[in-house]
Amino acid sequence: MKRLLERIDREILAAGGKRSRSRAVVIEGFFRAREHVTIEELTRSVRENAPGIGAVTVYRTLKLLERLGYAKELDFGEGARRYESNLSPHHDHLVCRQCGTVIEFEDREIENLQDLVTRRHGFRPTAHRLEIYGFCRKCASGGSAGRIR
Amino acid sequence: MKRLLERIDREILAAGGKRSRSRAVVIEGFFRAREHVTIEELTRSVRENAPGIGAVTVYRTLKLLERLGYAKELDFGEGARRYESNLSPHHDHLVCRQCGTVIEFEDREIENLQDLVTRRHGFRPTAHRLEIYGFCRKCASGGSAGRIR
DNA sequence: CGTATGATGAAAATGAATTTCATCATCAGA
DNA sequence: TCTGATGATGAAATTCATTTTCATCATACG
Repeated sequence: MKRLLERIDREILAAGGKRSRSRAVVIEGFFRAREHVTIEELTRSVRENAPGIGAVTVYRTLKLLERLGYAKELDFGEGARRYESNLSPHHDHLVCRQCGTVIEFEDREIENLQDLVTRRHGFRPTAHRLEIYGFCRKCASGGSAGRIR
Repeated sequence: MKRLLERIDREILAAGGKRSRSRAVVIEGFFRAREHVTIEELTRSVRENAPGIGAVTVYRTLKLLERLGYAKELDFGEGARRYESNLSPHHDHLVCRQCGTVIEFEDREIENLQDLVTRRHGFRPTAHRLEIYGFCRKCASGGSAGRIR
C-alpha cells in the first residue's frame, strides 16, 4: 500500500501536480474502502479521520485517479456513480436488484466472443461494460421473492 | 403502426388510464424516431407537429412505455438517458467514442455464456446490459485517430 | 525565504429528472 | 347529452449528483 501511494505521488508530481494532505487521505481511503464505493460513502469514511475534507475534493481526487488509470467509474443505475480500484484484473458484475449485492466475475470466453463481434463490425474496442441484473441466491429463494425494483 | 398504437391505447385504458392527444403524439413520435433517442431529441421532434407539448409529458410517457414493456432505458454515460423501442429482438451495443455512432449486435453465444456464469453464482437473471466502447471503422482509420473522450 | 501556481472547501451553478399544483380533458353513469 | 370524479397536462418549483467559481491556503522550486 505504501509503495502504491508513493508511486501515485510520483506520477502526480511528474504531471505537474503538487502533494496534498487531503488528497493523500482520500487516495488511501479509496484503496482501503470496499469495492464499488459511492462518493458519499467514501467522503463519510474519510471524514472519520480527517473531518475537514470536502466532498469536492473526493470528487476531484477520484477523477484524478481515473485519469491516472487507478480507478474505474461504475454506474449501476442507482443515480450516483460508484468507483472501483483498477488494480485487480478486469471483471464484470452481477448486481442483485433486491439486496444490492454485487458479485464480480471474469469469463475469458465471453471476452473473446466480444472481441470477435467487435472485430466483425470493424470496431476498435477500448473498453466494455457488462452487468447482469437479477436476484442473488438468497433473494431469489427467500420469502420476499423477487419484486423488481 | 396503427395497430400498435391502438393496442397500447387499450392497455392504458385497461390499467385505469385515460386517452390523451399529447401522449398519443409522443408515443407515435417515439416509434417513428431513430433508435436511441434522448428525451430532448424526442421532445424537439414531437414539437414540430404539436408545439405545445411539454418535456414533462415526454418524460412521463416514456416511463409509462417502459412500464408497459414497450421501451427500454439506455445509458451510454452521456449524462442523459436514451430510450429505445423494445419491439425488435434483444441486442447489445457498440458505441463509438469519436462520432457517437451506435451499432447494434446480437450474439446468442455470448448470451448463453452469460446464463452459464449467472447460474454458476446462483443468480436468477432478469436483465443485462453489454456495451462495448471504442472507435468505429471510420473513426479508427480516419485521420483524427482515436482521441479518447 | 519568496513567489508562482496547484489544491482546497464553501457556496453557487448546472443540468437531468421528478414533483407540485392549478387547470383541462376524458370516461362513466345518470 | 350533461355532470362529477379523476386522470393528464404543462409551467414552475424542487431535488440531487456533479461541476464550477473563487478567495484562500500550501507546496515546490529557484
